Amino acid sequence: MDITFENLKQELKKKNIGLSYQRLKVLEYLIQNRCHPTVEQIFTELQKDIPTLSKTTIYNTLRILAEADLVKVINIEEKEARYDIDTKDHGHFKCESCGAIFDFPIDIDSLIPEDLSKFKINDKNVYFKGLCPGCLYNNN
Amino acid sequence: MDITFENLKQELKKKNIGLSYQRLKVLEYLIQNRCHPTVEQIFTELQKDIPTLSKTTIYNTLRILAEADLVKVINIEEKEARYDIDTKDHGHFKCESCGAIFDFPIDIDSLIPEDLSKFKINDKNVYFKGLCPGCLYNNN
DNA sequence: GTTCCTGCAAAAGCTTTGCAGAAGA
DNA sequence: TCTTCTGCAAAGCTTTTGCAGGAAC
Repeated sequence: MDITFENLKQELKKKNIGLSYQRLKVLEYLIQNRCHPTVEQIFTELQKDIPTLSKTTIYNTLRILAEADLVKVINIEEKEARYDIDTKDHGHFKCESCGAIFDFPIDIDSLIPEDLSKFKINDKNVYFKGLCPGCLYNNN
Repeated sequence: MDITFENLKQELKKKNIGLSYQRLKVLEYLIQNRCHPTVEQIFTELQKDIPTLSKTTIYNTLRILAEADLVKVINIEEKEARYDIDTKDHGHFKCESCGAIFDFPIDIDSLIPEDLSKFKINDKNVYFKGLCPGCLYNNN
């Protein structure tokens, strides 16, 4: 299913998650900003629209969305979590110079070894780090 | 090269890292406990031998070892980091029931897509989560 | 004697929790 | 009205930093 505002709203309704103004704004932000934002980034941006907004609400909302599998938590950094509205399998590459995070396609399932045949896999993450083409070119 | 105490000591010397008693103890612990321990676990255990030991020293040592590529930091959990003396490519599976972390072989390089041909990859991580056979069997 | 290392205390930073008030059905 | 949601303040935790004393060579 496509990642559209309407589809995700349907998903929330189906899972009995209230569609508060704040929650819909977080969802909207994640759909429009596919840059794997941090809580800080989401908060700072949405606060412009909702002056009374609290960071706790962002945390609450993201936890609920993650529990409902509508959002994926990306722990590619040590300090703070990032969030991705795209929950389909794909890899993440973090540039250690500019800090940007890139998506890349990867067929994870084809890699799963025989060793894991008796394990129940619920979550798959592939994180790479290094230098992106732009930073390599600029010798950063 | 095999992961032996002597080999790693040679590596430290080669990289001009002092071989203090505390650092060697941390190294020794990591070699003998391939369970991807946390700072807390390492600290608690080594404190029995070194009553004056400080957690800061553990953090310092692990940072130095990681910077020297003698240890790999595993960020499979949100809260606290884990450390692995095995720096060769392999995947990690965390059981969400019992908390154990399992190693599994994986040929990461064969998966790298064309999209990343212009990226310089310094670090590769594959983290899975789910239920291990033991927990599945016991219906935990 | 000079350099490096340790370890205490405090600070920093992200995230969670408790709780009272507001919003919504 | 009753439930759910928000948001402030405080707490919790891991990790980092500053700094003084100690060890090593």
